[in-house]
Amino acid sequence: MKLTTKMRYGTRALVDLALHQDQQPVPSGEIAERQQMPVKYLESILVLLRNAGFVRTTRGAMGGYSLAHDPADISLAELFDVLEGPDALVACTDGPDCDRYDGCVTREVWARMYAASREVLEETTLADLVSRAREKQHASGNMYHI
Amino acid sequence: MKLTTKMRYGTRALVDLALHQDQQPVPSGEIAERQQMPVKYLESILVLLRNAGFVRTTRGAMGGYSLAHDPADISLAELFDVLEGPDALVACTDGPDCDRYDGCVTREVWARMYAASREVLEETTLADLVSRAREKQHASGNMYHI
DNA sequence: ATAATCCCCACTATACACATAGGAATAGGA
DNA sequence: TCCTATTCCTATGTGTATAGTGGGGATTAT
Repeated sequence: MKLTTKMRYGTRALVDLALHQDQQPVPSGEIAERQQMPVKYLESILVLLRNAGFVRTTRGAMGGYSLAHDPADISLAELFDVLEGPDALVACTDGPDCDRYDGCVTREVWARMYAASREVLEETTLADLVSRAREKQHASGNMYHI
Repeated sequence: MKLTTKMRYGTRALVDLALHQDQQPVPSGEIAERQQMPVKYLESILVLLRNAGFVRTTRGAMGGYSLAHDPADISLAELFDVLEGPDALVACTDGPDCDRYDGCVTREVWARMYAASREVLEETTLADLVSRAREKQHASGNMYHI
């Protein structure tokens, strides 16, 4: 039941962008270096984030990525829907995809699990992660790691 | 973030066993047929469940599988620990496996997500699923599907 | 013009889900 | 007691999705 790297990297990339919002657009190379993730793979995730409207891109020299919205307006649940997809956890929680749908008792448990997970993500905004990251930076003197 | 089939099949297999506890040991073929899952794959999961002490096996003709404990004493969380493993969701929630451990703000969210999921599973026992299954059988007249 | 940057395509590696083949143990009948 | 069908058990092979790599084209500031 691993969380995909898309979600983990995607989240950290957005936090990184939020921490450097004041500057010029941030190139993928900088994010990748700070966040210790493969550039090319990160770029493929940034495409998804752009298509979903989370980030804006500026092409060419001095270009890069920037947040499209205020971090306080972005919940991790929205991100989750894009990067993990609508049938995260199990494929059958939201529709009768399998023969056992009506009589299935395990599905109800997985649905409760999904709801509980998603509630945590709904409660957490990008801004929460950013302020938490700033606290930690102050405590440790480490500018980069998130 | 899909739940593995190990967990899904394993849970349904145990519910199936609980529903046929009164009889002789239940052969894997019967479980597989009722639960519509590949026999050989099911058997590989039953090995894990045997090693973890959830089921007892009887070899040879008239053999099969039976529950080792009362369904009321088995929470889905215990099953989860065996079939999804200790680092379900992400590998780093319980120890400093990565360089970013101390400063990582996303890890805390994944940890809360994990805790929320697991709480749902702690609250649910095999007996809960079994009684729910019996209700549904009565309602639909369907003896087998779970 | 040049360097920096996003963007697209195709390829490789790894893990999980599932299948196949056979071996070992046991119950029950001849 | 021996034979045979039944069953668990182990090991290995195959398909598919995710993770990650690499090359090169399009765009833009300087």
